[in-house]
Amino acid sequence: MPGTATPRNRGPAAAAENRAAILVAAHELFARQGYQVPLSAIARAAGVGQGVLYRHFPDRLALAWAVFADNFAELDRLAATTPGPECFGVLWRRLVAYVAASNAFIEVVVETRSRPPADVGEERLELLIAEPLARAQESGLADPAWTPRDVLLLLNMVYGLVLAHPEPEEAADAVRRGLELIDPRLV
Amino acid sequence: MPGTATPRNRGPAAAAENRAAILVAAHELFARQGYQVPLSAIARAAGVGQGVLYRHFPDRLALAWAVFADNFAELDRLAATTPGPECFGVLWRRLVAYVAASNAFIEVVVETRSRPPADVGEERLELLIAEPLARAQESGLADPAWTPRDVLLLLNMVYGLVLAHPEPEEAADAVRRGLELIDPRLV
Amino acid sequence: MPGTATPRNRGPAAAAENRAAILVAAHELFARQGYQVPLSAIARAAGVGQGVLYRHFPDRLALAWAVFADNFAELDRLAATTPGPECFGVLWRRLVAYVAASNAFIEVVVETRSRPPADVGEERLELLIAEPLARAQESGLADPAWTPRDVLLLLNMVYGLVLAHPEPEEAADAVRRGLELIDPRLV
Amino acid sequence: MPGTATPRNRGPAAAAENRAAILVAAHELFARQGYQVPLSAIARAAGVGQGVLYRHFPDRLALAWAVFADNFAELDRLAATTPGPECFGVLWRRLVAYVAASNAFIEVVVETRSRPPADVGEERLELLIAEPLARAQESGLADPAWTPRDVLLLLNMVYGLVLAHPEPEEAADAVRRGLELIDPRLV
DNA sequence: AATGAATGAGGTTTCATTCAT
DNA sequence: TATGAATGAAACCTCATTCAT
Repeated sequence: MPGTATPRNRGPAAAAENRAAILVAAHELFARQGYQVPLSAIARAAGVGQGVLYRHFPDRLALAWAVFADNFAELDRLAATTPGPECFGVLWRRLVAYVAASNAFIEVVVETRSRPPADVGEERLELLIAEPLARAQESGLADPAWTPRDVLLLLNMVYGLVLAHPEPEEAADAVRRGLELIDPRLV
Repeated sequence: MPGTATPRNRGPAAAAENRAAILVAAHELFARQGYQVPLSAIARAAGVGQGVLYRHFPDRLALAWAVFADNFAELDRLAATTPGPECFGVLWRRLVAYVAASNAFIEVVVETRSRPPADVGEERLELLIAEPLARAQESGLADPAWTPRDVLLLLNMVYGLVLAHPEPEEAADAVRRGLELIDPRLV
Repeated sequence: MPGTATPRNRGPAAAAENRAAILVAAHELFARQGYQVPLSAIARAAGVGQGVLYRHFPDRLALAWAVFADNFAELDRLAATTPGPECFGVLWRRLVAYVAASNAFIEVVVETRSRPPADVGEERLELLIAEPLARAQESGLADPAWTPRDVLLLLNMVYGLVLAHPEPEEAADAVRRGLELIDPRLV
Repeated sequence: MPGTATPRNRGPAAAAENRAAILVAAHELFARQGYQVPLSAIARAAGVGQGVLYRHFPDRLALAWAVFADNFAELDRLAATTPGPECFGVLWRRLVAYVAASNAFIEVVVETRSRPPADVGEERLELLIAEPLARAQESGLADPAWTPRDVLLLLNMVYGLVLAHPEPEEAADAVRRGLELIDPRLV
């Protein structure tokens, strides 16, 4: 494999790069192998030593939360750049896509029995969704009875649909039909 | 060897008894400690040696499925003994209760990537529910658009609600409100 | 090495044998390599798997204490079978010999910050020595001012002499001269 | 690279300062956490990078010896400034105080299996003590039979008393009573 | 047929040491 | 020259599984 032969110790300058590589590898392996994937496998996939992984993320949970936080960053951007009543639908479908992308996303939730740090918790998601939801409700693009909290519950239900269908295509079908049963505007 | 006090070999007659004890212990420990509880803990709780557990259930999955199958047996009895249009509601609420009872129930589903044997799979649940659902629909106790398959999807959604709420009371609230969002008749 | 090829799994019957082998290996390796010797090395030297070591001794401390307890058993026998005023001297010299045999004996004491279980603690040693000491004092074989507790302090001082002299011969000389400085009857 | 805020390279002038800071930190941490404290913790406490620690002290042992040497420097000053027959007692009590201050002092001795460099070894202590001892013996403040080497043995015995008593107050009592058993003039 | 001790692979975690910046 | 991130060997410990009794 030409060009991939990374030198042994790339020095402190590689720190940010390493952190990012670990997040990518974790995202990938959590999705493919499940939350219980060996941390050493993540380190290997990221091309770093095990110690580096531990320096950046003291335990499995910290790593999982960091992966979450990464996703939140994108949602923030999306909310900021999408004006009008469509914003809610855009965010919702992005959220569903995250969940549908891998049922490991959900496994993390399952295994994460303790409370996540506030900046990746549900509170943040509620805040993010509140204003777009109101706009959508004004325009008839969302049920006026829904609260932001209800939207989280709807997302929780998507969790269930996805985790019960390990095969991605089946999961997509299940999510589509399931959301249809609740409200066609969610599909 | 004097004083060794071999702990009573109770002979072949104990086999069925042991199997039952293991299932009870597994049910209990899966619920309390999660799917990844050490098999040795289950054997200990059941009061049998680890070898016996292996004799009855070749691996963790087989044990998990057997626990499921146990639940199905009760649903069968319930379906057989509850006539009329109320039957669907009784079965549905029993199913929800199983799920709500412990999110370990769901963990088992989560961790169970491979297909379960037919006798504990969704097909069986679909068959079980089909006739009671039809009766309920005739009486207006269920949405006429729902297929038996849809009911499974609804149950999947309950999975999501439960697993996202580790505290039992929160989970109960979430399930109630979530089902309300879909159809008040499901609550 | 002919004749040493132990079979893979010798079964439960080997338990007592294994426990003894572990104690011997621990005694040996604590003495040669120090208290911090890897537990895996002890397991290897004992010819058992690491799990067996953990089954018998949940942690390093438990193992160290068990090694101590082994020594106490011999002292008990010695005290029981040696009548007369000589008994104190016999016990004392046995104790000194233990300590002189390896300064790892002392390292264990050093590292053992928490209280040992009563059956290997100093209380037991005090009880063991009290009566023989009294007999020796009556016969002029021990300083009448010494209490059993003082004898422990004297033993502590031997610790210091031994640990400060890693080479066994030097240690023996140091102990001899050191005890001479205190009381010739101790040599 | 904006915002990187390199933490001030203070240049060669800081070398001596760093060395001193490391010695202070090592003294402190050896005493509080034991000889096996991570070197990185010492570097952190000294406010230097790990590389600097390595520049000054190639390994743990070198650092330990340097800490010893520091103590010797104080003894030298004490010997030089205390004339008369009291000098021996002053030095002796200072030595005992060093030892009693922390049983980590002894742990270092225990772990230090190899020979220390001559300038911190026992030879130096012997030289230091010889002349004051002679003066004390002339004035009846020390047993005339003691050689300088014997005094080292007496100090070794104090090691033993201290290490066998992790609690500082107990250790002080043990040392007092132990020295009383040898010679009241040592207390 | 039941028991539970033994096995050992493989995960987690820590740190001494190196080295790019 | 100082920094501290990266490295990776090696320790710890836990079970799933086997198998002598």
